[in-house]
Amino acid sequence: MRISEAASKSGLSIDTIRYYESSGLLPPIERGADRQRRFSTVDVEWLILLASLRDTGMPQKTMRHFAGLYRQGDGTIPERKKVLLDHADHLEQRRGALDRCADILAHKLERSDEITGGNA
Amino acid sequence: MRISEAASKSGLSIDTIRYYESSGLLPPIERGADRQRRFSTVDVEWLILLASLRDTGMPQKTMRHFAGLYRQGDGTIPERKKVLLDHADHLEQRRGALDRCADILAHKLERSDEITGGNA
DNA sequence: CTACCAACCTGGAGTTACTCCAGGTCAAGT
DNA sequence: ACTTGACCTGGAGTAACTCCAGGTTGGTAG
Repeated sequence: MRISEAASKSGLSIDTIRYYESSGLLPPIERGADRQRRFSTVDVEWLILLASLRDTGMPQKTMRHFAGLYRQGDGTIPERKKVLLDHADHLEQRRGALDRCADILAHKLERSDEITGGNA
Repeated sequence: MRISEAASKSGLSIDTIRYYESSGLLPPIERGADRQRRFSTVDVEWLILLASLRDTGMPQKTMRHFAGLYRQGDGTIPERKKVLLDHADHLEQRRGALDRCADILAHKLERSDEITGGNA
């Protein structure tokens, strides 16, 4: 498929996908006779993973490391696993931040209702 | 209190606090006779709120809007409330992204255990 | 056949939100 | 008097996009 479809399936923008390719986050993407990119379903799965990691705060540096491990084959599975486990920990911390923020917002909203009487 | 204490209480870095002041996210911070900043507990509460909004993905543009409303007094409470409610919605979406990512990671980890036999 | 259009391409500039650094001030301790 | 530590300003550097100008290609409409 072409880049626009890969973008809508992964949730990454077209620009971001091209940028990710140029910065080594993607394997070399095939090109057609027209020199345009053709993404396989495997490529798109990788994009979806990257999108998910990005959306939950993984820095590109870490993603680049992870992509590098991937390219080196199954021998790197233990280290890849470690990266993913670390990120899973990170997800917990993010969840904590969301909870704390929700708490603060609830207090603020309650207080603003006291002042305006709840209408408006 | 001084900036280092305000930083450790709010979770923002010293540089970020100075940057936030210069970009209009903070009210003018008092200075001592030595021209150094002195933060009140109210200032620090504001910093904590900003830190929480930032950590959950609110763009500075929105924070600047919100800070502006704050400066204009109680008449802006309805609009401020709207900003906070919108952000509460946003928190839900972030939570969804965390859940989806946790799912993907769980699958990946399971698969890597199949390959390595779970050891390593 | 040619004109046009949409979707693609590259290289590079611009934006957001910090982050770091050089060079300087000030109060307090030795 | 001198050093130390926390602070100051202005400005450069970085991460991760995002946008834009200018050019190519494949398909369709006249």
